[in-house]
Amino acid sequence: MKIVPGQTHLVNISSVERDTGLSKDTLRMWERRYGFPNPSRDSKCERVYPAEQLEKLRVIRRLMDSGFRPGKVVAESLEALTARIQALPAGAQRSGVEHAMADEALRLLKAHQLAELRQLLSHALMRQGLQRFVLEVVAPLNELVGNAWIEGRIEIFEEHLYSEQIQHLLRHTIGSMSEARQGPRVLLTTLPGEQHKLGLLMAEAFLSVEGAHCISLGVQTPAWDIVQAARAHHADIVALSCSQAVPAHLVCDGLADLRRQLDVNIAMWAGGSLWQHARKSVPGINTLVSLADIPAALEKWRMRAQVQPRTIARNQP
Amino acid sequence: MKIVPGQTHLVNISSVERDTGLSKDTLRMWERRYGFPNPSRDSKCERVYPAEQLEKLRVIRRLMDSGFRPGKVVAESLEALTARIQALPAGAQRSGVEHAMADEALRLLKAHQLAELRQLLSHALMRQGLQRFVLEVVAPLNELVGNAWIEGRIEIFEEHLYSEQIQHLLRHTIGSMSEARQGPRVLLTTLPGEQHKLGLLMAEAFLSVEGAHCISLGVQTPAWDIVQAARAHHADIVALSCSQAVPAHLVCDGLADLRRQLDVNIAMWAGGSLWQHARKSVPGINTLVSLADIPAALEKWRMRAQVQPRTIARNQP
DNA sequence: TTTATATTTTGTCTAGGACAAAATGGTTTG
DNA sequence: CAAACCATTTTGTCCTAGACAAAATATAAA
Repeated sequence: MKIVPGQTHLVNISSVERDTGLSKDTLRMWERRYGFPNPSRDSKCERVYPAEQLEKLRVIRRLMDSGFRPGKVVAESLEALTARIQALPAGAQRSGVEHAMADEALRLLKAHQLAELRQLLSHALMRQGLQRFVLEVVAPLNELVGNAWIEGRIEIFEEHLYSEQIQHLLRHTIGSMSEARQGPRVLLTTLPGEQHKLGLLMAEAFLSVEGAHCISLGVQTPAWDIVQAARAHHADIVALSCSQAVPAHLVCDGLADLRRQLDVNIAMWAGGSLWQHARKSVPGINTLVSLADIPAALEKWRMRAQVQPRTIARNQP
Repeated sequence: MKIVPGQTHLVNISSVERDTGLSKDTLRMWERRYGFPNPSRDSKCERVYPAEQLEKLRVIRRLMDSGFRPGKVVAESLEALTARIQALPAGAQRSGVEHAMADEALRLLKAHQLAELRQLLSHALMRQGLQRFVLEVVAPLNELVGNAWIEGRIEIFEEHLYSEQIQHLLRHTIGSMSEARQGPRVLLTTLPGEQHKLGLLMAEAFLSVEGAHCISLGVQTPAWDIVQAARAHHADIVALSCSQAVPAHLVCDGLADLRRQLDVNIAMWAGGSLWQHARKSVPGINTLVSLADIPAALEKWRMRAQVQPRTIARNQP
């Protein structure tokens, strides 16, 4: 790894894989099919990529995340690509006072004023209470930040930072609440592949306020382990958070699988942004389109639990 | 993802790569050279690995982390391997009261008594203070849990749960501290591929107590984004946490890469369990073998900062 | 005991082929 | 007009088998 001064820095295929998230196989395939990237070779005849190509790959990556397919964009010039980025449709626009707050938060994030951002959020939390805060500030802000990243208006590291701030705040708040003892026991997690932590945390906040006893496994728990965990902790409800990052049909398959393996008297709830768009529903699974649906769903569960106490169901062979 | 009842669960090569940290190339090579792993093929003639082989690969991985070479151990029977594991110089045989505490915590985790576990940890935290708690309870407990998982004594979901509890506790505690204003600005994150959050969080706890101003990006930040973040937030130190999940040479490459791109007057620190085993060091990077080294490193940094204030260095062309 | 050199071990890279899953486009039906 | 179906194209991942350098180990010399 020597640097030749005055010459653009060259990196090997592993580094490119690490920095772009495109697999070695994919990189080689693009080269074969589209003629880009177009690395030179070192003494061992191995690919070495100049920094410009790595940069262009990053731009392509971003366009693909907003729906473009490789065949369209991989062969294009860098100018054409940046033009495309700028022509991306500006995100969804919603009115309301709280939306203004979310805008302000985004501004602070971009200005790198973390302390101020934290204070703004913390203040809003105090004023509105946890549930309204999550619903009216965090949820719209998530969307805003996600869109801003796709459009290239903020950097990945800024999204990371945002996520960290919210996590700190929500975790701190949830941790301050006394633990529920009487509510239903809710096991919270996501399926493998689903990395969005915030959805999970928002749900946990909502449920905790409503008096549910939450057991969070964090993200990406294999189905079999969810089953074991539900059994070990006598869960009444298994709640899964699903963003749009994973293809809908995969999620539906995974959910159906899980439903099949879980005890029939354990309810399954699925929430998250996926269900706002997908119209599909999986039999035996309660899909919650919004966090605001949680209180009603809990109420319904409690009604049913009174009529049909779980001890009866437990005695089934 | 269909599970045929009565038949051991089969996974493809990608899953094995993800779960063991061994690259696809390496897996194929071992099969060619040592006859293990020995996957069967599906209808597409692609490798499918039974759960037992995955389990054995994990044990092998553990042995390699303690210095064994593949040629020695890959072809051995599972019994021979577990014998070797048990013959290992019993890792953290640190004596003392706190080790007993970690044992008790593991017992509670396995007994699914979360509330009690939380209380035990919380109590220890109060008694010992954050730094000693992290050093004497959390760190050994991490190792204990990691080993227990490799040896199959606890389930994945239990490890998830453990991680969640610790995160809640540490985040809550860090959040309660007033923010440092005068200390060095430390940017905390991990390289792509490194998913271990706990190491990062432990470091943040330690640094915060020492009066550093921590900016955490969470895990898996691409090198280029670390550079941007360091610039945007005027970081004095970039601190990376490295577990043994990612091959050491990859980590070293990534670190060297990052060092080259970062401003010379930004210090780089690398900590985590990786450095307890690897003897390698990367030029220009301060490797911290233990969390306990942090205070001294900070002191050293402060000394140097006094002699050579950063404004001077900043003015260099 | 240390230092230099030979030898083994080991992981990563390469090429080009194959193929199924996903996305798209066009057609028919409610 | 929208939904459901089928055909076609696009795209990523997996395959084999060979090559080779970097790392680790063994051997020889100082």
